[in-house]
Amino acid sequence: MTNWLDGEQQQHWRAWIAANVLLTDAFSRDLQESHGLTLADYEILVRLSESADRRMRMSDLAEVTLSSRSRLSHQIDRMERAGFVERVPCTDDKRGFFAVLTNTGWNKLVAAAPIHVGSVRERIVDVLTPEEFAALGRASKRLLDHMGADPA
Amino acid sequence: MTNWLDGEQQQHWRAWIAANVLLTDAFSRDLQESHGLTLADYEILVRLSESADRRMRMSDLAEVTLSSRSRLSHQIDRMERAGFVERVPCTDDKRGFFAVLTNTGWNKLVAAAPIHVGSVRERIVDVLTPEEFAALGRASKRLLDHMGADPA
DNA sequence: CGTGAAAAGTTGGCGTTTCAACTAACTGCG
DNA sequence: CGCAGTTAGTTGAAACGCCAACTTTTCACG
Repeated sequence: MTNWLDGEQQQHWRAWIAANVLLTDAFSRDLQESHGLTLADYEILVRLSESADRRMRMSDLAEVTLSSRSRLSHQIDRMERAGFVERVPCTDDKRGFFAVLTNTGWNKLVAAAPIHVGSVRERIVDVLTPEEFAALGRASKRLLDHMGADPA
Repeated sequence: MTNWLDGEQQQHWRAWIAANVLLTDAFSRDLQESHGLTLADYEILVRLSESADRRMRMSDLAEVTLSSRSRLSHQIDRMERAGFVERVPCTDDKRGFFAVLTNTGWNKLVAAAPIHVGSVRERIVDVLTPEEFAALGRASKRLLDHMGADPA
């Protein structure tokens, strides 16, 4: 006997899904229209820019961006073609590669970041009260913990 | 001068994103492994099953599933091939089509729903306190309202 | 040492999504 | 009526993601 969601739970649930989809689409569109970047591109630029020497091992990068190795590999192909990153062999581990942010990539990020932060504020942070926003974050955190996800 | 997010806001923000991605992946995987359905397939089955005569106009279905018309058209192609839905021309408006749930589709939904509800409970509803879950729902609702999204 | 298992990363095929272009039918209005 | 503009829906190509198979290198351990 299945324990269905009641009406109210269902509303919350559907609101959560819809918000996820529509907000993600909106951020994606904002970045695409202003700088021709996908959200995935942007995420990579951010992570590399925050790393020592602006570089990260492919596996680590895949992990923090919640991407499969394969997906990341294709993604880096594209970004390398676009001139935003370079692949540099790792001398310690001959299997490995670093993805390294180029100056072009850095400049792209510097240009795109204000737009992105602007849309995050406009669509989420400034829409909710600080309390509501914090509640959203904490609830998300708890769901992650329950799944055994690392706090990256 | 960009108004960046502070450290705590950033944590909330990243938790939100990570939870979206990981939870969506998890629901998707659960459905895929148990019944070979994608989340998109499931969503369509649900919406049609809730509609009068188990049918909906393509446009309306696209709207409630937050999908583009093109995407839905391809999606229904696949589901029609799988035998879950049929396209039926609309006599009132000769441009239009109904997507109609078949018995096969209905049975598939009946089989899959308990699994899906189970994973939603297990990963979200039962993980949070009722208060936390409600807060998540309400915050999502407010974000939707602010974007001018209909409460479907 | 050497060998079998595991890790890093890539590749190719295939399914899905996006985007722009397209057809066909409806609507409003002079 | 007749035609301009909109709406319903589809299509095909290109971009993206997923999966399983593969190569190369490293690690564990007898």
